[in-house]
Amino acid sequence: MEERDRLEAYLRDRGLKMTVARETVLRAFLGLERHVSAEELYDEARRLDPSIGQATVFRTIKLLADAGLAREACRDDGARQYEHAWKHGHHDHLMCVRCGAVVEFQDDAIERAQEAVYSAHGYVPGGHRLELLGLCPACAGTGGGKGSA
Amino acid sequence: MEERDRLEAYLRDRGLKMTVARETVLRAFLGLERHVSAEELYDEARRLDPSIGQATVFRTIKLLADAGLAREACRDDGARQYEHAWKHGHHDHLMCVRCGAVVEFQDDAIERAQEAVYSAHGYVPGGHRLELLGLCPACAGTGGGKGSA
DNA sequence: GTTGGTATTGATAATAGTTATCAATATACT
DNA sequence: AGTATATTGATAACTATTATCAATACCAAC
Repeated sequence: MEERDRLEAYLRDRGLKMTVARETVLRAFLGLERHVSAEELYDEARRLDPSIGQATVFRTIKLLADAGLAREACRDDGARQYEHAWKHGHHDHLMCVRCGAVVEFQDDAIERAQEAVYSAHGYVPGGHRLELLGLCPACAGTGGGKGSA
Repeated sequence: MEERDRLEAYLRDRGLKMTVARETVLRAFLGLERHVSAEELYDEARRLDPSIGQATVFRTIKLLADAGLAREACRDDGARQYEHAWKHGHHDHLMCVRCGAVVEFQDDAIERAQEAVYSAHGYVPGGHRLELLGLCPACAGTGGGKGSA
C-alpha cells in the first residue's frame, strides 16, 4: 500500500513510530471515499478495532494531514473535515446547499486566474480553498429557487 | 446610520425588537474594520457597554449575518469569523500564511470561470468562498520560502 | 405616560469538538 | 531479548457555541 509507505517514511523522518493504531486509522480513512469528520473517522476506525481511542484518532488524522495523505478543510457547523490528498490531484468543491451533494472539479481557467491574482499582489502561491455553493440540478428542479410563494 | 436602518427593518419584518444591546453589538462590529471572531466582538462590545453578555453578542452577530450586515466565514482554528457585508461588494481573500496579512480582492476572470463551472454541472449559483493562501511580499522576502536550507 | 404582552437579556449550565495529562504499553534499534 | 522512548486510551480540561430561564426592556395600545 503506497499510502502506508508514505506514512511510514514520514514517521521515520521525524523519529516517530509506525503503530497498529496508526495503521488502523489510515485504513479507516482510506476506506471512506468521501469527506469525513474526525468523529466519523473514529466510528469507522472502531469498526476495524473496537479498542481504539478517540484521542488517537484525532491525533492520527492530524498526522495524516501533515504527511500529505489527508487534506484538512473547515465546515460551517464546527467540525473539521478531511479528504484524501494522496495521489488525488488538487480539486475544488461544488456543493448543493440543499441536499449537500458534492462535486469535485478542477478548472484550469480558475487556476490560471488565481495565479494572476497572486502575482498582481506580489504573493507567493501556497494553496487555496474554493467552494462553490448552489443548487444541484435535482434540487433546483424541485422548486429550489426560493420559497414556493 | 444606514446599517442601523437595515437592521431595524430586518427586525421589524420578523416581529423582533430593536434593543440597546443589539445596537451596541452593531456599533462594535462596524467599528472594527476587519475580520472578527465572536470573542473579539464581545471584547469590543464590552468596551462600549461593560454590562453586555456574551450570549447576546453571539446571538446578535448571527442576527447581523442573517440581516445581510455581516458575512460569516470559517477559520481553520475553530472560531468562526465575521466580516462586513453591507455595501461591501463581494470579494475574496488572499492571506499570508506566515504573518496573517489579508488582502481582499475581486477578480472578474475568476468569477466568470466559476459561472462556467456552475453551468457545466447544471448547478444554480448560490455564492462561493475562495481563499488564496501564500506568502506576502514581506514574508517571502525574509526567507519565507521553505526552511533556509 | 401608563399598561401589558412578548421579545430580549445576562448568567449559568450544557453541549460539541478538540487537546492536554499521565500511567501503562508497544515499538524500534541493538 | 533488552531498553529507551514514542504511543496509547481514559479522562479531565479547554474552547467555541447554544439552550435555559427568571428578570427586564421594548413597543404598541390606550
